[in-house]
Amino acid sequence: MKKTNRQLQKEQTREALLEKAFEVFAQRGIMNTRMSDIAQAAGVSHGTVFAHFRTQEVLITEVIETYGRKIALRTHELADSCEHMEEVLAAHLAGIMEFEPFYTRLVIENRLLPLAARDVWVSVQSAISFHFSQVAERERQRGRGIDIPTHLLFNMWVGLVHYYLANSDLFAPEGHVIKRYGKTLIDNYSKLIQRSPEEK
Amino acid sequence: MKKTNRQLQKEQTREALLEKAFEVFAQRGIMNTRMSDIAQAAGVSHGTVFAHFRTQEVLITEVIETYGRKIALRTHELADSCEHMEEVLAAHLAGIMEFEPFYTRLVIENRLLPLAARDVWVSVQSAISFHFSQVAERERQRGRGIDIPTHLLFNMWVGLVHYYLANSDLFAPEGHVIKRYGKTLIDNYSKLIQRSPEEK
Amino acid sequence: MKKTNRQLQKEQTREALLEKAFEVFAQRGIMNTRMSDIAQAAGVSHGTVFAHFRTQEVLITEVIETYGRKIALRTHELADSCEHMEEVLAAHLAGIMEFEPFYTRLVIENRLLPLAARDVWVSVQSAISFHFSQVAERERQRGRGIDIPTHLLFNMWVGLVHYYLANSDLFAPEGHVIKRYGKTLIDNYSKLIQRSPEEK
Amino acid sequence: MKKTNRQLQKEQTREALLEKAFEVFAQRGIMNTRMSDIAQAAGVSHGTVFAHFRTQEVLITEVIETYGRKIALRTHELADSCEHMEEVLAAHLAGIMEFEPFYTRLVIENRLLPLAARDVWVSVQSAISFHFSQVAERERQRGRGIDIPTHLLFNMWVGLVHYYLANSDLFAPEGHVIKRYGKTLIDNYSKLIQRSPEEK
DNA sequence: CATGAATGAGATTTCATTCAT
DNA sequence: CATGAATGAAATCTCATTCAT
Repeated sequence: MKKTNRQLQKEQTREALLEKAFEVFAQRGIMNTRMSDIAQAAGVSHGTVFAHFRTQEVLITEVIETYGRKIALRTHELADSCEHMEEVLAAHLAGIMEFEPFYTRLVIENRLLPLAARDVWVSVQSAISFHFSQVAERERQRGRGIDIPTHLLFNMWVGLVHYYLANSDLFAPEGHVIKRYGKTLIDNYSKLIQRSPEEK
Repeated sequence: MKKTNRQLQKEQTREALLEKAFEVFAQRGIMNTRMSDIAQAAGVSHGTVFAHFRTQEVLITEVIETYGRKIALRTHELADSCEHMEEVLAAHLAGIMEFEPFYTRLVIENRLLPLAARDVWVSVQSAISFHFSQVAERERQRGRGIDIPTHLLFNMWVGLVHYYLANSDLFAPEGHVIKRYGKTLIDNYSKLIQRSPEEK
Repeated sequence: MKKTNRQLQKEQTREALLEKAFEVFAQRGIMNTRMSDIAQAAGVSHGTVFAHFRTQEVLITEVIETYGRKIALRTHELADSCEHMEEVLAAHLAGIMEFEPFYTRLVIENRLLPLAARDVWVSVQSAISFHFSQVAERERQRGRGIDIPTHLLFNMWVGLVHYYLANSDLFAPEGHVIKRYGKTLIDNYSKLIQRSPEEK
Repeated sequence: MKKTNRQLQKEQTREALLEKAFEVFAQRGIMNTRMSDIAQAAGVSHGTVFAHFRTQEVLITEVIETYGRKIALRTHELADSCEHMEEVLAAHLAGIMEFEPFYTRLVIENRLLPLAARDVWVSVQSAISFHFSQVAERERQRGRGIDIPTHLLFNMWVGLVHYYLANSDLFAPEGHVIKRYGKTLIDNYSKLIQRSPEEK
């Protein structure tokens, strides 16, 4: 019982660190955040961070893993019951929106992250693409689809969304890109891909 | 006269620095390149770099300005006589391909660059969008276009291209994304936007 | 009664710590061993080490004291009945051999140890020298000795042995210096000191 | 010419750093000296040390290399013309004495040094053993030697000397072990090995 | 002007020691 | 007492920038 208490406390500190790191990363950027920033944000000493995460790389990777999983999970939840493409897209954006500042950082720093972290990030993308592909396939069978490979359709969509996020400072200096452009993006992208096939 | 000679000399050193910085940036990344790397690549002393560019930020900005302008110019040249959208897209990619490693770095590090550098980068994008818009408008008038705002069409295209470049390590580890995927991207994107409008 | 139990328990933990520290010191070196290594080896918590030994220095000193005493004692046992110098030398090496890895560490780190630890180490040497001197004196009286001060003879012997131990990595990378060189050292050293005195 | 000046200045700083490091090492010990101690002793900034020696290990190795070479060289000089073993031993000790505090640190920390440094140190020992072996062989041929392998005789001698140095704090707290014991060591060691061979 | 040696403000990481539970 | 989470004082190393020559 006592043991459980201590473990709980440690677990709490760990969670607090992950959470604060998540917040600080979202705010200041991932690679620009010093270990001491996180310690400070979590109200613990410098050394404590290292007691929980052996190196900076480990911390970064775990934060991305943790919240990447959350994002993927949430997207699953939201997208699971979707019938039509519009719904999937909306679910995707809704999932992102809940973590927008952090997700945006991932988009921005993507290639500069430690390799392990990048791997995690890639797996998050895969999770998202799953639902997209499924619905795309279904629509295709219904004859509503178009003759463009699904993965390319997905890349177009993600490319579009990431483009807006990557340039969030231009598109939405106040920071809410999805809120401001989400509907537009969905509408236009849908319109583009869902027109009935060309007719002679 | 002597003065002129000296100025000439200085100008030459400056050009050499810009060029070598461009090369090293393309290779090692922009923010990961040390001032001394550039000095070494240019065969001048470490201090000389600072004689020409007061700070690292200034150097980075000027390199991006210089080569951004070149990229924009080249795109103009290539896209100027284009009649159809496919041609514009091809011109765009051709322009990028000539500077692919450096351009890719800009895509990747975009938001981490000094602000001034980012401004420059934005202006490069504008230059490119100009031709796109012009042809899009023309096609629209000819009845071949679709009822999606041109800037969105552009963002989709650029988003798609940048998505491939930003993930070049996954898509084309050998480093030639455009060569490998250029045609695919153009074909599919064109197919998507150029189908005759829906008919009742 | 309960108290006694507890004291017993405590005493046991203390012994376990000393023993495990001894083992870890022999393996990883004394000054290179972290307090937490010892805790781990002993299967107790990090803090427990400090409950038994106020500081690292105290722990090191007590380990050396404890095992130094053991080494000295064992040497006494082995050397006690020795008649001839060869026997004493053999006893000495036999004593060392039983603790070779740890003893070697003492030789190597000798001067870098906390002062108290060093004092202990010196006293171990004295214990060993006692038997050496006794036999040397006896042989001298029998006319078999030579006219070199006993303490110098001892220092030569110890110097020789320690030289091999201190360079164990060169002499016996597998780690058994005494096993490999013990006989050679004894034979040659004996030959040197035990030749009958010069004769005209 | 100007270039020569700058180079000279750099060389001077480098030499100063090596020299001060040598002094500080002799005083405080090698592994216990912080890079900043050396910077301070040399009157330069912390970063300067790293400008000249990429890592601590490199610095340590170079100091040992430099002064190791000096010690070996000096020993060569002193031992070169020696006819008899006593002279060689005296030369050896004289060579050591000129660098006693530093040499003592090498003896003490030997096994704790970075591997590269240890290699250097081993090569210094080899250099010294060369003269010893040469004279020993000569004496052997003259019939003055004894039937103990030369390398063992050398190890006995070096073991003896190092034993005194390693325990300098006990033997000569004022720090001049060789001055105090040199003659004694030579005399007794010589007496031991140079007695005419046993006679029946 | 060019040079490149020197500077010093950080950043990460380690580990003995403390102390609340 | 035992526990082990938290602490924080060091120590190494990097690199943009300065400045005497």
